[in-house]
Amino acid sequence: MSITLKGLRAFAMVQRYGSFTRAAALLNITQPALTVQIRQLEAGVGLRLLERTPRGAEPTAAGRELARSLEPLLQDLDHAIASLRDLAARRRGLVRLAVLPSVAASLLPGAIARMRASHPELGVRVHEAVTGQVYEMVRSEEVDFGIATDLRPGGALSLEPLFRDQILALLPPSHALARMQSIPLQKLATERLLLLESDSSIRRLVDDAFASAGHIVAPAQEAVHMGTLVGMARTGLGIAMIPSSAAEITMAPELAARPVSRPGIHRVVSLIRRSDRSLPPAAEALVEALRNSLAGA
Amino acid sequence: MSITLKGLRAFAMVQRYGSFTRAAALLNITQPALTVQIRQLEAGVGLRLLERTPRGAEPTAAGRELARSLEPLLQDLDHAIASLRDLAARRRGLVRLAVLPSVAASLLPGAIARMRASHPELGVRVHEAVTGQVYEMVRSEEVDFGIATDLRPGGALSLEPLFRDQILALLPPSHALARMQSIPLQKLATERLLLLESDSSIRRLVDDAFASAGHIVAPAQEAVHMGTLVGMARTGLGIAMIPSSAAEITMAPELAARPVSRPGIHRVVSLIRRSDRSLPPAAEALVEALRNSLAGA
DNA sequence: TGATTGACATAAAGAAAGCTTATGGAACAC
DNA sequence: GTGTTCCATAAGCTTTCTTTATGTCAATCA
Repeated sequence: MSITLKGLRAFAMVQRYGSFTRAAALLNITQPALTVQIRQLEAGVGLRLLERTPRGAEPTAAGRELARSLEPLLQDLDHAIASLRDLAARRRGLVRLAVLPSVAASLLPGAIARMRASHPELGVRVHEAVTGQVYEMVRSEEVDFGIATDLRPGGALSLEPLFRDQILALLPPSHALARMQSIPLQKLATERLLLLESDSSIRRLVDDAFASAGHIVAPAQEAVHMGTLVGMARTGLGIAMIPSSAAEITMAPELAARPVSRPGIHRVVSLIRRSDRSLPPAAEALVEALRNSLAGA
Repeated sequence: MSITLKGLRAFAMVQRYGSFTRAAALLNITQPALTVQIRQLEAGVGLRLLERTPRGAEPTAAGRELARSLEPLLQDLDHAIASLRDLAARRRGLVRLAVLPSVAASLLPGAIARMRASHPELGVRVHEAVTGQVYEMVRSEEVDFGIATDLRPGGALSLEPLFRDQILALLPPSHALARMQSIPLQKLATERLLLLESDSSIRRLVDDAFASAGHIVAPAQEAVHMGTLVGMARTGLGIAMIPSSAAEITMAPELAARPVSRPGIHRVVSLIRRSDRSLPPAAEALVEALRNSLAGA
């Protein structure tokens, strides 16, 4: 005879309320069903646990002993289950993700705010990292998912494109090129360029684009932060090239932002996750928020 | 979706061994059955608890969290159940009983020894008491059962006759009456009698027998303990009247023991229990031992 | 005292779950 | 590429559970 959780809960209920009928009502089953449950539990332990009296039931010595150990046990179990359900309902949890600095500064804040609105209890831990690191952190499960450029890498990672980023040239409105709607790559090759340092994926993207067009890039200035580039551009040091997703653009409303053309410089920013892992509910919530942000919903 | 103990145990097993197949084998079910169990558990909490990998399964973050709280919980439960089964198997437990002093000194020791032989772990707590007290202690559940004379009392007590005790006259072999096989009551009325004090049920029994025959008893000596009466008889102070069940008889092999006749003096000694309570297993063991002792088995 | 009430037990039948066998698909190794 | 190892799925059967209907017993009330 097997001991079931249902049987134990039934016993706890009867022992607590001193009545089969009453306990059955509270358990939403009929009294005969409960009688059978208790009988099976008693058969399971090999003992009579409840004495049936003319006006109810009361525990035997063994029943009292069981109740004493059972009650905190059931409580702990219920607590553990409730706690898991909180995770499922996104009332609790932590999203860990690795994103490109540009995304961390632009797309992400809005998405987090959006997630907070519907799931205020969820925590977020953001790691800023360059593309290679993002992949590595996803692979090692240091983060639940990542956002980086599309590298189509080895390993069991799955990619889902989020948006297409294009590189913009940021230059003073007074600059001759500012009159064009978009600036051909070739025109930029001879300008004083303000570029990120070469370990960033954006710099590599720009370098590659120029290289493909037969140019070798010799930046007038390099910097680690895009904000620095914007500052430089504002003081007339040259033309800053930054991705359209970068929030730093808004830091310089007096500068003109023009897409690069012929060829345009693009990168696809994707959501990266291990294909053999499902997303925790909290992460799922943030991904939803990200997608909604991108859809403009 | 309901969460079952079986499902939780199944989860614990898979999480511990990292494999459905292996866990299923250990649980003595087939792998598909286990798959279904886990699926139902996951549906129950609303979360994926195990990631299925090409060569096994490993817990998700939620799964690890559950395992952490679940494992001690299952252990406690198993312990509690094992503990109850110990009670059922009579490997543990305490018998509380109230018995007449004469029974405590004669029948009981053998029965306890007999019980010890088969169930060495059981404890016994014996209360010696006169009949009225025995009934009261059974009624108030101070003891599991009692042994006393049959009073056919009120209340929800059930009686089961154990044996018939007869009153013996203990006298020196040289005494004239010692030549008779049994001694008529009337002959005793004029002898120097050694009787228990008047609050004992045996004394009352003797008094009643004499009274019914039209005699008034004037004992030569009274005593609280039967051993005292035996000692007095041995020194020739008179004829001691004690129940046949009394172990004290064996203390005086040199005295003659003769049943009283015309009429004989009997009492029925019964096992007394609440009819609305079942006996705990330990008590059951002692009752069995008692019955076996009486049956001479 | 006898009817009534309240409480648990039992029985039978229909509903629901659980298990097993058989089969499928994916990843990995050689 | 073939075989192996896992887990998932499907179908059919068995077992268990639950409900409805009824029984029994003891306490209560008239």
